[in-house]
Amino acid sequence: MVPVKKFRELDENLVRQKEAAFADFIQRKGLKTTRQRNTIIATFFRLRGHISVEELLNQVKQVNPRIGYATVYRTLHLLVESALVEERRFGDGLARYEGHSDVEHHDHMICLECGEIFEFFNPRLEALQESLAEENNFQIFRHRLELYGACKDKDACQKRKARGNTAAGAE
Amino acid sequence: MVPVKKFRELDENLVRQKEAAFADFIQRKGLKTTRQRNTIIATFFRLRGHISVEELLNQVKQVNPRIGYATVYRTLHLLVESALVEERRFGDGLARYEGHSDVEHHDHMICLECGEIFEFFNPRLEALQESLAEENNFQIFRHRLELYGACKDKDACQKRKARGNTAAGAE
DNA sequence: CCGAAAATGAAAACAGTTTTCGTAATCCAG
DNA sequence: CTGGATTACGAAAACTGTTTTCATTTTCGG
Ligand SMILES: [Mn+2]
Ligand SMILES: [Mn+2]
Ligand SMILES: [Zn+2]
Ligand SMILES: [Zn+2]
Repeated sequence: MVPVKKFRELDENLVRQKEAAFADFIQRKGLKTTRQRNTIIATFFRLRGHISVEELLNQVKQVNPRIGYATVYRTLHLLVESALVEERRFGDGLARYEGHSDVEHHDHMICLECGEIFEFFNPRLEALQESLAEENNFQIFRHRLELYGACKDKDACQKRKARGNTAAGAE
Repeated sequence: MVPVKKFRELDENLVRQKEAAFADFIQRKGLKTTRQRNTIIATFFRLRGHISVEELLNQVKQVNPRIGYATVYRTLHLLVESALVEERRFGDGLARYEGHSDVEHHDHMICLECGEIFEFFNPRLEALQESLAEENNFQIFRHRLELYGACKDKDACQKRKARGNTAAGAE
């Protein structure tokens, strides 16, 4: 029987890999290595999920309170440019960032009741999109698919949904 | 042979239908009928495509130059609330609005080169989404699917794409 | 070390949108 | 028809998330 990898360990390896990749990117671009940037990316890569700028800054400030919004924004732009991180917008007005997990590309289901975000990937769906694009003589570079709704298994989400939703006035 | 319906005529009927529906909505909500709102919705429903607030205001001003942003924004909110209009965000920072055309629901392909927007609808795609949601025990209220890429048939879009796209620096 | 180049952080600027507030229009009860 | 409470208007101010500016500090190859 293959031993189960310890989760934390695996994660740390991945994180270090990403930190190295970013260092590489910085060097290739002729930019400079700074303490602030290191703090920011180290913090970011150790967070899970879809992180807003404010969330990240709060975490970062616990390491170095002098770091401000500007540097966080600037570093996130670099991370996106380096293709280590993707920007997401789920319609609440905030940009969110995720270092793409094990799955390279994935789409999202967003629970409007509890805010939870499920990730999924389906090859048939991807293929179908391609074939539809083909029909329209269109070449896809990237796409975004988001399903908004409610967790079926969580009581809270079902109850809240049952109340507030008549027909018209739903966000 | 069935006579071909004159396009303009058909459209006008639809527009009047929508104007009436909005009037209804206003009344049901106990709001007041105003000249400005009438101008705005009359203008909006006669425009095609995915209209930004600024575009709409410009058109509106040609009828009544005293109308300002505030009223346009407010009226668009009412239109959305009435479910006669949908808000779209294609990632350029602007809200866009469309009075849904003949097709109730549809998704979008957006050419990053020329900005053109193609609409499409595919039942298999919709069904597949449903079944994926089902698997995750998720109930879809609405979804958004956007394919970003380039027109294949337009020379301009292909050329521009060929130049600017190495790997990293693409929006 | 030097010094050019790049980065930082606080604050100002920005863009799109929303809110405020004084005035004007609507519309129903009388 | 009004009167008058209610709703809407428009200009300007406020707001939110993000970007830019600018004076100062840090980095790093020579
Ligand atoms: Mn994700
Ligand atoms: Mn559309
Ligand atoms: Zn939920
Ligand atoms: Zn195009």
